[in-house]
Amino acid sequence: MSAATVPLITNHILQLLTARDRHILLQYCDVVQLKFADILCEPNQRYRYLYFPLSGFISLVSKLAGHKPLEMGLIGNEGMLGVTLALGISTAPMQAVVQGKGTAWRIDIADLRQFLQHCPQLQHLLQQYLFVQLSQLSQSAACAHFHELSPRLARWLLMSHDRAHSNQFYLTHQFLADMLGVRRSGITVAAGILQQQQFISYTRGMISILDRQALKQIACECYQTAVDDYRAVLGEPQATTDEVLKQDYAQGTP
Amino acid sequence: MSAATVPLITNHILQLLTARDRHILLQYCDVVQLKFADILCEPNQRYRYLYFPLSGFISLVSKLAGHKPLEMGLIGNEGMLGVTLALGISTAPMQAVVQGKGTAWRIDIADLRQFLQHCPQLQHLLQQYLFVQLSQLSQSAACAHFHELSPRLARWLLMSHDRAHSNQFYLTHQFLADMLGVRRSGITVAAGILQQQQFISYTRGMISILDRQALKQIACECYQTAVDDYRAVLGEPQATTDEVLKQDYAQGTP
DNA sequence: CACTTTGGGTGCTTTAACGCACAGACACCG
DNA sequence: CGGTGTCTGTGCGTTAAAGCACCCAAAGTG
Repeated sequence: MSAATVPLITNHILQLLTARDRHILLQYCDVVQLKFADILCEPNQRYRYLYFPLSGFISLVSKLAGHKPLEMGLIGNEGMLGVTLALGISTAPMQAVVQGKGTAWRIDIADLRQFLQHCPQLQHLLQQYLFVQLSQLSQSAACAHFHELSPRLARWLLMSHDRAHSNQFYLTHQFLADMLGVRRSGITVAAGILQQQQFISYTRGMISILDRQALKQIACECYQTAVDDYRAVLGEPQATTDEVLKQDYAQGTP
Repeated sequence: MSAATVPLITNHILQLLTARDRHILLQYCDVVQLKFADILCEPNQRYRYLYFPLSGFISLVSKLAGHKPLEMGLIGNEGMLGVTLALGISTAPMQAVVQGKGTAWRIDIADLRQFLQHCPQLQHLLQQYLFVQLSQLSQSAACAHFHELSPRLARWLLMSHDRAHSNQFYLTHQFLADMLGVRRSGITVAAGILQQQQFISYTRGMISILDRQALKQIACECYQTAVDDYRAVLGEPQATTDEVLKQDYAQGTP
């Protein structure tokens, strides 16, 4: 991604606030670096901060004793971590792991709680976004149960691609395997096929998306459904991957 | 179940209100019969009523084009249908199907919306219960993905048992198969084993629970986790199955 | 009373994914 | 520079569940 496009990446939820509210809110926020594989909260534990990702993105993960993890949702700059605060609850229902390094606005729950008192609009946005997550959770559950590995993998690369705002991102097979709840070697095979077909390429964790359209063909319909679900409630995110890439191309840095 | 125990069955959420609030709220409610296989709402559709089950219970179901349904949660007298209203949203994220016939309090969303204005306590309860559902959704997702059929079946019979408040309830193999997202004949085999072991018995849809403890042994830990999750937030439901049965036994009608 | 529907039982073959195991390759570090 | 850990590729045999197909029996219907 070219440097020129970086400033385009904002957080869509915050972007939906009035400039004034956003300005006030950001005074309580810190910019933090999200480091790959950082764990931001644990299931059934209280959390201290909410995160509004900018360039980084976060996985919501459900864990069952004696099993691999299973990804239930991805949070990028279109969303936020900590929606349960919309319910007045600051306990995490799932683990949250940084899956794409980058930056995020971070805010203390106490500060946000206070801000929410005076900003019904944000309250409303949180509720809307929680609803989206709820829908996607049930979608993901059925997807994990019924759909086969390759479509799920493709779906998942697309979702990551959207949130990475870049054609390259770091994701090892092992990590992918954990997200999809399958064996590592299963990913190697499935991803190998995608690579052979020149839809993606990777070396030691760096994945490049070569042919987004082809991935869409392979991915299960859950990808599109998730996109549509989000849009129906919260509208079009500022900079979708397609847009950023268009700009990249326009600037000669594809 | 003996007639004498029927009046014991109340709705736990309503029971947590003050007597006064409950009294006011119930004036807006109708008692309705939940009929087996009735569909109470469809995904992404607006719904008109909320339901507080008494003796009946309701399945939350996620559907994926070209696949069987997949059960994501069960709602009995410990809960309610329509939690998204806690988010100010009256659109259903999933399909809701009556799985155990019986009665429920039903209220128009407009009435409840108004009532919520004056009853922060109910607002809070809805939020708490939504949180519970959120947790259980991710739990169920992982369970469906990783756990094998028999433990899932056992878990699921237990959950139904709890909500049926009776040792017998109607559930065909086909219905169970749809809930668990597997083939009908898979259920026949798994249930056949449970029957051979005298843990359950059934004929043409009527399932009898014979040995609850044994089922608990077989069920995956998700059963207990779900019970605990609920209790941690909303406390002990009034009449658990164990209690009702104790009373049945005491009255000589096991 | 025949006739149809529904619920349940059984037996195949097929398959996606599993568990396990090992080998090559690149990358970083002292 | 060689050592060690990480990432990926590959090849087994195993298995839970799928799809399909057909059976019988009980219950409901005209």
